[in-house]
Amino acid sequence: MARDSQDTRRRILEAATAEFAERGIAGARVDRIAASAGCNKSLLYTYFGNKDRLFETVFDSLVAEMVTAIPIDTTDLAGYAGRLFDRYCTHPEVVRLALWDRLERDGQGMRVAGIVAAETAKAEALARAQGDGSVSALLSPADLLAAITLVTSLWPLMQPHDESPSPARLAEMRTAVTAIVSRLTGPGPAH
Amino acid sequence: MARDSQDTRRRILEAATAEFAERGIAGARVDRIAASAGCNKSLLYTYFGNKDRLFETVFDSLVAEMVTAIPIDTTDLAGYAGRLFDRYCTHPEVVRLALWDRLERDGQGMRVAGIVAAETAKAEALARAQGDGSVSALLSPADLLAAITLVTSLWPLMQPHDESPSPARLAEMRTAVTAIVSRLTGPGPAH
DNA sequence: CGTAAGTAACTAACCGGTTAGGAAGTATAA
DNA sequence: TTATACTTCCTAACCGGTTAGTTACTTACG
Repeated sequence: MARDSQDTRRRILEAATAEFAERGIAGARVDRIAASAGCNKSLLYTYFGNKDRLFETVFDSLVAEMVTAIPIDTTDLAGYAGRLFDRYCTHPEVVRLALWDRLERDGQGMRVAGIVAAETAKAEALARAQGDGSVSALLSPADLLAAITLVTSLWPLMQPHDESPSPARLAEMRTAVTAIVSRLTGPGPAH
Repeated sequence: MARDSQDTRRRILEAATAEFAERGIAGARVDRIAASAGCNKSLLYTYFGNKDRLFETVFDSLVAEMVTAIPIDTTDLAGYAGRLFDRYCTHPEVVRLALWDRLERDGQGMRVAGIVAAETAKAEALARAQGDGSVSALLSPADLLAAITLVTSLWPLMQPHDESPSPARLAEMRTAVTAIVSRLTGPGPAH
């Protein structure tokens, strides 16, 4: 077996991501992560300090990437929502990690400077779009962003059977999500 | 100390609710529940079997009550959403328990017959309201119900600082939630 | 007394974290 | 080239505290 500390770190992070996403911090087992990464448990401590710091590392790298992966498009927010939904569907670990973070660490992970800055920038873009009238001002920019995030990331959570929906069902869900965002951002009702 | 097994059961359930809501199943400590209930740990086993069955009992009684507490009013869905929001705000343990259930038990607790039946009934009421045109058919009945539940229960989760929002902030959030539901259920955009 | 309610003490397994040291590679110097 | 010293990467074994669950026993009440 080749000795490569960088690769070992990567394997540990990969194993930790899966374990934490499935079981959370309290439910995760350090021995299981080490076994799954194919290395000794103590390496996990030399490289990442302890269980909590390992979770932090996993969380920061994954969620930071997610939050910047898809640029906001204020000229087509329904399309933006659809792309967000797609990404959350193909990366369900990220959603689960964010939920664990909220429940077990009071959302500490979401209060990192990078994430806050990215969200602020998106809210400002929404504010500009509302200013020129291309997006409904029904909600404040922050609330509209919250609504889009809520619906796109947690919609699958509301469905009765969570596990591996069929492509057809997935398309249905996507349609519902984009319809919701379209209605929230489009012009108001006729009267 | 008076000997009252019914009251002891109640105290255990109360303590278990708080402990499970805060820490989840894996994070909850049986000793802490017993101490908080002011009784011996073994009583918890004689009355409820084991840790998991205790969670089930807590979950079933709490969520079943929540799901039937507020009758749906298809003539004023925004008002209905507001009342749901109020109740979720005054009973945050229920929301947290439902999230723990989703993450740690794959949503097993939500698949109880009573809950499923109540949700089906609500969806049917929505279908009727859509049939007579009083509610927008933008979303399917099930999706509309999911959207209302999602927004009313998890909206506070999307806010930056979770802990004890001021009454003013709470009112703002309530306004946003009812505005969303109103827009989703009201007539479509002007053209 | 007899039974239901309650307790203290215990156990076996688990789990996060540590430690002492070994194996493999690299630089140095004779 | 080769012996030596040193560094990096890694491991097996261990440790102390914790935790779910049990058991033998005591207490209060009808």
